[in-house]
Amino acid sequence: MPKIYEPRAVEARWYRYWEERGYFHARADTGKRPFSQVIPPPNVTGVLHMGHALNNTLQDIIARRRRMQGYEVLWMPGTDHAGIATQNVVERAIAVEGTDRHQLGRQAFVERVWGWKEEYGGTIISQLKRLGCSCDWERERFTMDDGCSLAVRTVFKELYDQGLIYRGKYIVNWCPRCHTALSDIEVEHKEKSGHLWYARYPLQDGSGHVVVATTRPETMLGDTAVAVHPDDERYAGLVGKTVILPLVERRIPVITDEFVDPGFGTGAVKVTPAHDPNDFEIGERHGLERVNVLNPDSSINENGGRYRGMDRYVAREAVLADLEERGLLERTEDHLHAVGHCYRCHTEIEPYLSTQWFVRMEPLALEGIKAVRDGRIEFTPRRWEKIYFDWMENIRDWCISRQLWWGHRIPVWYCRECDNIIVEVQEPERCGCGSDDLEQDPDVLDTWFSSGLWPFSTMGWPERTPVLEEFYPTSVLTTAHDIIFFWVARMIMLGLRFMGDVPFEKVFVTALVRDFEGKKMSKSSGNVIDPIDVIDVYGTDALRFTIGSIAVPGRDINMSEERIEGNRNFVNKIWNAARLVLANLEEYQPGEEGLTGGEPELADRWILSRMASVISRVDAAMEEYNFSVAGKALYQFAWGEFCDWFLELVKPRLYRGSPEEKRVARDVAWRVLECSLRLLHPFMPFVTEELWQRLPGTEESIMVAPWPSPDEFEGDPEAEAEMGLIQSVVTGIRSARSEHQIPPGGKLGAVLVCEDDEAACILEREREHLETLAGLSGMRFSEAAPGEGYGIRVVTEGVQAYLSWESGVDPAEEIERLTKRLDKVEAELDRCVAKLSNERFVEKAPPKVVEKEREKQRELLGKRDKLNGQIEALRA
RNA sequence: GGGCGUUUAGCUCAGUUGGGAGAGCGCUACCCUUACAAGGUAGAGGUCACUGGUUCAAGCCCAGUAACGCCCA
Repeated sequence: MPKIYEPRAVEARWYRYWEERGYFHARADTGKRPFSQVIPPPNVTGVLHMGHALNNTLQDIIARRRRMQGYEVLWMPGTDHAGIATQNVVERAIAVEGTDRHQLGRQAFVERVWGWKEEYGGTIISQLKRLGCSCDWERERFTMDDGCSLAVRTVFKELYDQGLIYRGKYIVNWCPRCHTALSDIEVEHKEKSGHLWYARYPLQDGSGHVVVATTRPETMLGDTAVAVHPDDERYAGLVGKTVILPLVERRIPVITDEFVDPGFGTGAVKVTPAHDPNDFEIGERHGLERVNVLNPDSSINENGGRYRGMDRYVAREAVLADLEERGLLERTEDHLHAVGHCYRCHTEIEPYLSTQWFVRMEPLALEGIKAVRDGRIEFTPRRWEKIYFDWMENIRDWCISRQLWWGHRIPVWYCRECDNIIVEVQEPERCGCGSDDLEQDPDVLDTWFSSGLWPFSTMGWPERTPVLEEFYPTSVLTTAHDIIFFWVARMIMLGLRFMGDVPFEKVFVTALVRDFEGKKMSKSSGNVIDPIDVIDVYGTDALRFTIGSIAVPGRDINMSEERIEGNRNFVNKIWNAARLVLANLEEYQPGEEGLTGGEPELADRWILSRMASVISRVDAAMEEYNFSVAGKALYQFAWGEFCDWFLELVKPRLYRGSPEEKRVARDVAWRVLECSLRLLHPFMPFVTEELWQRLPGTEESIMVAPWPSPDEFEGDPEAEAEMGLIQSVVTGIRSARSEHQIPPGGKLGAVLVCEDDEAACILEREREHLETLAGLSGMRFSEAAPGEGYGIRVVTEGVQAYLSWESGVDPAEEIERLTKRLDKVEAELDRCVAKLSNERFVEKAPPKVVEKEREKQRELLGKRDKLNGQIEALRA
């Protein structure tokens, strides 16, 4: 076995082994308790980033533990077709060839995308495999595969038939770069400093003008009214008059509407029903004309007169210049406002009037709210439920049509003969009127429409498959909080509607991963840590353990490479601990149960007791998704207890013990290592499998070994207390040695003065260990302090140690050292005394707490007296 | 404008119904002791953001303030 763990070869080998043996595959007919989760499907164009690494590591930790617990685990994997993102990627690719999608035509372009998907779409899947994810790859799905597509069309038709899908001409969010409508949540609002321009609109009767303020002056080309608040007395005389829209020379009315905020600008606003959602509604109420002045690419169209063909920002400048020239621009103010941007390409979106398909959300949302209120779905941490409720209670209809080519084509056909609308799951041959001149709606559906069906579409719906019967609802959904609205909420609503049951019982909301300074990782800031790079350098297990141990519920994660390095060292520590044990297990076969003979030593009883404790703590923490606590407990146990104390204590017996002693030592070492590997396996699957396979007496794979139960070991409070005594004496002596700068190799003579026989008894029994661990040349017990030569004094609870050092010790130095200790003890004692002399404390605090405080006082007093006595003795 | 989160050691962060301030990294000193120098042993380092309140007792509960971050409008 090499001295240093080499992850590279090990990882690939065991992953292949697991996959070949079918451990990842879930069957619907095993009769075992089912446990299921669906992967949040990554974009098929994507490459693995830290967010994926976090999310999928946690899911894998969950899945592996459940599998070991005996559940039949289905982890459903797959990818998302990611409409806009994927279309953009392929558009860029063909741009390099000097062509574009319009030249190619729709069919050829879509074929290109499929080709692209076949060629590159597997990247993220292979990266998930390097991460160790135990997904059921035999069931891998894609949101555009035949099954998912059928589910999409079926859902569309049913919602349409139920009156929950409708088509209409409304203001939507339009991305001028992607040339498509977006839903409200696909728009990101960013604060931007802009201007508020005040423009004069002359009255037709020549009696002056009205001043309106706007942040988007180019839209005035589409103004069809000026509105004021009905109670605004300043404008009472103007209402009903006509103004002449400058530059366009259109005659438009001055109207009143409750919506107008008299405090904004001048209190008079321009109304552009085709380019502002609020103006649209004002227009509805007053029957105003809607004048669209923009092309889909946001240049000015033929309704914009001489500005036609100009880009929206060019037109803005031109309009302002022209107003200025005519003396109609009264003034300009700086203005801070929130501007919407496309969440995919970050172009400023334009409110745009167009015909789109919508889902009526309210009835669906009511069910979704109920499911969480009832506790049928629970969020962890709980506070995300409030965010969910806030959104669901104020939900707006969902614009689902996209003017893209890559996606699920909307299953709607229009009859050219009779204008009939046909909504069908399968393409209809002819219209009810007998005509076969049908045209399918050119638009595709929002990507999130298909991912909203993911938990049941991947299991075979609309067919009632055995998988669906067995594994729906899924047990838990693990996701970051940024897609609660996009995805989680919609899965809940659609799952309830179409499966009649929640899609998952639990939503585990993970943190977002940020860089070491807490900034969002992004390519442009160059702070991205590529998980695959990390795996190449430090190994998958180091990355996974790091992710696991910093995954505190509800807090964003700052990822740094140092931390991963530290855990690489931890993995290596496990490797070396196992190396030590394995080197001493030649010809060893574990007994049927328990120890195969001989009496266990204190160290054995202690580590077995600690093992029981760590199992409970790790299991409890994992049960409540607190992987950080579990990770810390594992780290502390494996390194701080097993390696630092137990292995040191067991070495002499392994090396030089009698056959009897050796047998016990090997049994205990084997048992603790074996169990530790199982407990560590969900966090670090590869190194644990590698070691498991080398460990005698283990079978098949650690993946299918049982999850540790605390019942496998017995708690032993007596052993823990006795071990505590040994540890404090050893640590005390080491500390004194170090403070006197005595090298670790230098042997000290020791005389121990014990307060009670019991302690003396334990120390005598553990003599050999004490001598080894503390570096003693010899040790004897005494009733009283020894005379000359024992210049170092160590005080622990119940024991005083007097140490001799060959070249002597300066008494002044020892006095100084002891005085430092005394200061600390006295400071603590002061706090203790102050507390106990407070009557109200003694009276009101629980007796347990008071007793504890008294106990502490007794100990501190004892220590203080002994330290004082020793200092006195040295002075004398 | 509304809501949420964060503020603890030099850095990154834990701290579980209120009861002895912790870890990792970094730093210092000593050590190549036959599992591991990716290691061992010991050590230094904190006004728990600030103000006030509740309580015998507050990092933790309540009110307010400040800074930073996020979401929604």
